[in-house]
Amino acid sequence: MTVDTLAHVSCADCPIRHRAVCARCEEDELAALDGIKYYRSYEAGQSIIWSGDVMNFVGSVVSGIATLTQTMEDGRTQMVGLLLPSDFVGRPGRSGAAYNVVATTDLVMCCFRKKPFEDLMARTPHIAQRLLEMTLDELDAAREWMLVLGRKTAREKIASLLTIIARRDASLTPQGVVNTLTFDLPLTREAMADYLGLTLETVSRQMSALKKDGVITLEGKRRIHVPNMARLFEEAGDDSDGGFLS
Amino acid sequence: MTVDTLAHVSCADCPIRHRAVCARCEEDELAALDGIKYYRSYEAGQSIIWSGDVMNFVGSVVSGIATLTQTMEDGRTQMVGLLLPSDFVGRPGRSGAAYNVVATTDLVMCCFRKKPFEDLMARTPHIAQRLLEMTLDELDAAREWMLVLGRKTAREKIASLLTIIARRDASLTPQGVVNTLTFDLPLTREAMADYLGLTLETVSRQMSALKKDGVITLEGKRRIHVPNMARLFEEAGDDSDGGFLS
DNA sequence: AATCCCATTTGATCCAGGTCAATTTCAGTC
DNA sequence: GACTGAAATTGACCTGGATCAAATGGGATT
Repeated sequence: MTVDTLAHVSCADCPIRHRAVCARCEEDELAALDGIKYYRSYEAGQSIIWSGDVMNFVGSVVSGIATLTQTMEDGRTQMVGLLLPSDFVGRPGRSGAAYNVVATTDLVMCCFRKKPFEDLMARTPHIAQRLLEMTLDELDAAREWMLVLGRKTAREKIASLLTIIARRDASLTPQGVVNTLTFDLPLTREAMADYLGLTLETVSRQMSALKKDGVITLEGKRRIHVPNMARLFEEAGDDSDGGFLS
Repeated sequence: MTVDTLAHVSCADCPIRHRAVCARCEEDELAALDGIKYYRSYEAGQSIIWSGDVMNFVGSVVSGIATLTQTMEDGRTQMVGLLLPSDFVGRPGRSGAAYNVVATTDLVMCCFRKKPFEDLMARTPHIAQRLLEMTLDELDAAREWMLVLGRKTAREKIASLLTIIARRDASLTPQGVVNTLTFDLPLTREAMADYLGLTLETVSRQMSALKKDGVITLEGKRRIHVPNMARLFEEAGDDSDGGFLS
């Protein structure tokens, strides 16, 4: 494969269909670029980018999870994004980061220094277009989340978060159309609270309430079973399942 | 000027410095494109794009204001963005819109049909890069707003909104560094509420409170005077003024 | 198996902002 | 200058989620 195909739009034979770029294929295609790309490893809890840092690289997550958070001086924090394998961070041509990026698990990123990456983009317009697509997807997701933060009740917020994780998880291990699903919740109650603009106590209470009402069942603390996805979407107040069901 | 320079990054002699692309210069540069671009006019209150619509065009606002809103079936709405002159809407290569776009004033847009625009992007990579820059700016703004929606108090939310409008207004009519400012608020209380995830009553109460505390004064309903911008930034809970002061 | 350390759950109380309802203000319009 | 209707203000009350505090659970270490 050549550099020109880095930015292919779909990746039919890859199980990671929901991501904008399939990390595995990307790996293959970027093999042509040895010497330009390099790898960085982070431990769980380690800060990757601190708000205001100069961003002299662009990176794609290979494995692990990182969170994007905004913080106020008094400690209030809001998670504004989740970075999963194949997601990009960094901004070619911009010097100050607007938020913190922290690894929540051990994490490996595939990086490019700013200048080589810019050259690469100039040479292969497909890459810039692919990045534009991905960024527009993220913008849509951010705007959808604004509705969650601004207008939904605590219970709806929890249900919304669960549908997002479930959807993502289901597309990672596709098994046709299912109305029942079991998945891991890779977040602490506190992280969920930071994502949803709630306190961890409220998150815990609402999780208990959803359990009591039979919307979910818990196996251990982190493993969630949803007997009826349609019910969960309903609880989330979504007007559609985003094509998940049927 | 040539098409190649459409995507110039800065526009030193243009008063509209805060926008990603200067509408005026863009107009000039796009003059070379007559026959590809065309104009659309909308009346105040008219819907430009309805959630789910096929987006077969890309458009830049020439004059007027439009809002992007998300809606739930029960009527709860959240404004997720504001379109001002020079802002882009539409998504080359994507068919379903994620939200509603409604003109709040009479509005004129400069549009491109999807296909010619894609061709244009392919021919002139600068345009794709410029759009990427703009989209990343919007993503940053959306993420900043998520902190406002998720973690700020009603008073801080109002102050944050005023800060944004004031900043935008100040850059439209630059007058050096000022610590005092008067500007129009182009939104009803209800629109402010939809933006901030509050009710219009709470907006009204907090406006009154800010007035009583001397943070702002009102001339009529819509004209706002801020005697001390530093104080307003403080009320917004922002850790910085974003380079507005000093 | 006992200990320690967190994450989580649960309870009790409080309060910011929502809800419902009644005025007031003001830009048009005749 | 009086009339009208939409926008805005203000008041009274209620409630969802925050806050403060205590108890429980479960995984790692020894």
